Amino acid sequence: MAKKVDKFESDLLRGSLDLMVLAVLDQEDQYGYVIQKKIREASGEKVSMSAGTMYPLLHRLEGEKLIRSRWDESTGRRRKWYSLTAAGRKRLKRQAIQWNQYVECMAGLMQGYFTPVLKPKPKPG
Amino acid sequence: MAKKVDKFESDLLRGSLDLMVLAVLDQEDQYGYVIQKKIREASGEKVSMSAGTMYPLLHRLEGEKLIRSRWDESTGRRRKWYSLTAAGRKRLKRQAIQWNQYVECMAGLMQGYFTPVLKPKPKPG
DNA sequence: AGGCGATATATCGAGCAGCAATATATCGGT
DNA sequence: ACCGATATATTGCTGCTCGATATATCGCCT
Repeated sequence: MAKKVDKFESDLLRGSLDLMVLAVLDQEDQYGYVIQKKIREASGEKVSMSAGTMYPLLHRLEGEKLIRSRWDESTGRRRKWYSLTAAGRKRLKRQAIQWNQYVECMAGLMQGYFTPVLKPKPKPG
Repeated sequence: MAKKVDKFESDLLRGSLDLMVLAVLDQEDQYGYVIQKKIREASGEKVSMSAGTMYPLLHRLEGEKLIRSRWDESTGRRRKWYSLTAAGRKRLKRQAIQWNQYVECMAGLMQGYFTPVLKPKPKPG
């Protein structure tokens, strides 16, 4: 039988899906199906958002003017290509920084309460 | 005016609040109000869950038999003390590992798409 | 030709967790 | 007496993720 890789729980994704999508689009313009696939594959199948998550997410980001879309009907396949706006790039940067801060914060909390994880913290002050 | 520290967004917390609470209780038995306070203070005010989050969360964890409670009415203050169960300790461990894996996974995704962050990855293969 | 799985987008309802607000009650300081 | 901190609980709201469903095209296999 195939090796079962368990996905990360949806609650873990809540804070970071936007970030991933913006990051993919920072690399190059893409359309939804590929964005979803890229994230899934690059994560070793462990981050897989459903279509019912992906498309509303893209609509939301577009509503926030963080991304911009245009249809490509030149082939048989209807594809909606997305690209980052200036605001989107800015948000990506902000969000990435915030993510790193959160990870650091968690590491601090967890090291105090649970395990000596990751980096041994340099003495503050 | 006081220095404004912006809190992390609720969506970031979704995947990790359980973990924090379990970690606090792994250190020592505590009651809700203090758990909340400890997390808030240890994070430099950046992780602050509302009471409307904290108490239902504790009820949920208790429902899952991950923690156990007993009332202390010996003082004027009604306090509900919580302690980790064996299942809770096990869950804490599993959850902490999963969190670390998720962080690593995100680092991998973000480094490919956005920024050379954290550790320079050794060549795969 | 027909069927099927992958590609491609969209929407709906369900479920659930975090939030602010509200309620209740005790305690200590002014 | 009042007020802010301590202490727990519940309620209604919001918003995100999910699975299911719908639609349509394409390439491959039979």
